[in-house]
Amino acid sequence: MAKSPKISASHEPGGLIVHISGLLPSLSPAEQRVARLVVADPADAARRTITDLATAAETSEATVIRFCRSVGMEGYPQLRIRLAAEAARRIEPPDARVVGGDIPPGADLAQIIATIAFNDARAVEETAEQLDPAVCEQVVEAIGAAGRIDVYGAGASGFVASDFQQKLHRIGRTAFYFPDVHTALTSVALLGRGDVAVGISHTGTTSDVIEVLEQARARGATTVALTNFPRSPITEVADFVLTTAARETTYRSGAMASRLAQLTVVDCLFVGVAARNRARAKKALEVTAEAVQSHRVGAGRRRG
Amino acid sequence: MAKSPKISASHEPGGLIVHISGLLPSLSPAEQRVARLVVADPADAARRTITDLATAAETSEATVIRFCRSVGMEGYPQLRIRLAAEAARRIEPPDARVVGGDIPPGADLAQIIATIAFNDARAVEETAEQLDPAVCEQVVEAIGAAGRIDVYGAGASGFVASDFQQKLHRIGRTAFYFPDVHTALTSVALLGRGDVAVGISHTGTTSDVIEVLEQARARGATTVALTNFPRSPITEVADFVLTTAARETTYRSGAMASRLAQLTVVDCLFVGVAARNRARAKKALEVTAEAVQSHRVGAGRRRG
DNA sequence: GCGCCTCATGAAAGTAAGTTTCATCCGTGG
DNA sequence: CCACGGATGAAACTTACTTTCATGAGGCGC
Repeated sequence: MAKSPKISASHEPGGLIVHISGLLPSLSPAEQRVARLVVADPADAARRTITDLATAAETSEATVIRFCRSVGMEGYPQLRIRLAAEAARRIEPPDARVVGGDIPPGADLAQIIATIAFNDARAVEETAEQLDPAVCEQVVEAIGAAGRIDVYGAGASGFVASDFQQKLHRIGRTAFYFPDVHTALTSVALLGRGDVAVGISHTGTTSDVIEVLEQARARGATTVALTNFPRSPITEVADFVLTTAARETTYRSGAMASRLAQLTVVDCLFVGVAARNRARAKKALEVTAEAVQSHRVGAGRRRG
Repeated sequence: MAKSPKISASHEPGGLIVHISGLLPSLSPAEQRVARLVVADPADAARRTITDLATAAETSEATVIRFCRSVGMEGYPQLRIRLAAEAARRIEPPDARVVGGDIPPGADLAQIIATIAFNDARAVEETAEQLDPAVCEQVVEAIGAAGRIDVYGAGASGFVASDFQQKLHRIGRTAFYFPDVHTALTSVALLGRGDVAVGISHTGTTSDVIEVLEQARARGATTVALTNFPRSPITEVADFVLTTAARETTYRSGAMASRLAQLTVVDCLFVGVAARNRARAKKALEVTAEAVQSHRVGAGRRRG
């Protein structure tokens, strides 16, 4: 190892492939054959065994090892792994996903999946970015201290409301969800100072939800609105406004991304409240988890 | 259980890591130790020799090999290479966000939000990556052609089931959701060939849901399972298995990320079915949207 | 409670992959 | 024509990987 000065031996953080093609001319003929194979298709090379690669390059294993050393690798396994990693990094998300756009008419399932997932994930991320932690903090504080929490939402937002209610309940907070305006109004009429009413509406224009929050506020309860549009009517009857950042598209009027964004906000509030009283929340979660245990079958283990 | 195993054999084009964590509960204890090491740091695992990894997992080489086979790899070298590739493709979480981990006790709201959003978005992306379009296609086909669709889920999955039902209903498919086992069983008893039953269960072990699918299948209906664990009991009573890829953590036992992942799958199926009959679906959506219009206040011209 | 069976497991044998050594070959310059 | 040095592959060798098998634990029927 003391003799040939070929190796830079140092780190070549850029591309191993680039590195190899760079010193290709300085390699011996047999090593060059190996190098060319490797550069031509790194992923394929990574899949081959040393004997295999040697044969393909019409040379011996020994030469392949020499090649490894020449390019600064310790041995063949190391090269293989580096090649696999390189090759993987190379692949770029090729298909132009319709960002925030509609699903093209001729789309196949794979495209649909990619598009939806992209938009969904995006909505979640962007929602988190624009969420104001200070406002969240206050909402968490209010909920954590509330005597009672009423959650309300209609349509798709109803599921989210219901989910939120269930979550709060599981950590021992007294929370209610009402699927229709009338019962909601009845309940809200009994709220007072120190209680919290949460209204969820993607558009922020659902009159039922607004009405409920309005009533709650009139009774002195703290009102929280969760909507995608910071200047929508619902914000006018809310003490605290939390916004989502979903860009719904026409076809997606089923409110797909917005729902996920709403759920993310709900999750944050939930964890916030739970974190506020860790011990108690944990206990409550354990107890409730235990309660459904008898409805589970078998341990997970299955053979394949 | 008369039918053949319908596991998507070796379909893990998305994350191998994700695939492994999905299979985790179906592995033997010793294999699980190996799996955890691998999932925790794939790049590191790729660097280790089999003996090394076995030692680290406090087990024998034989078990590591068994683990390789369990997750669908031919042998250890293959696993190593795949892991290296995975690790390379993976983008590092910006700051020290606890990936898939618990929320640290002292966390402030901003941290909580970042962590949750990161994990939620991740679950959505990874779910999409590992979804098998071919299976989705078949499910979409079945639902699109079904005389009737029954959707069932308990607990948190119940919301998702309900959401799915509502979506299908909005595009003119005859779909039902039942919040309790008894009514569900009653309904399912009336299903027949050409109908579809969808069961949603994160763990795949919820006995109620399994029972419902079992009945549906006995009646000749096509059964679809949506779960996070590809070898859980529910998969044995399903003709088609769709999996999510959420890594729930202790504190997140409220099934937060898994819910979003499930919704993403639901969205995909929904759009798939809608795309199958674009005109009709669009019409149906318009009509239903119009129906709630009178419950909206103010101008709807705001857009994010 | 008892024996049977199945399954998980690691020790050890066996095989394949990777690495080193060394003799040969070939071209070059004396 | 010989001495030399680098390139190269055959074969010996080492290490890594894989298979086989005996053991023991845990579950299940009797």
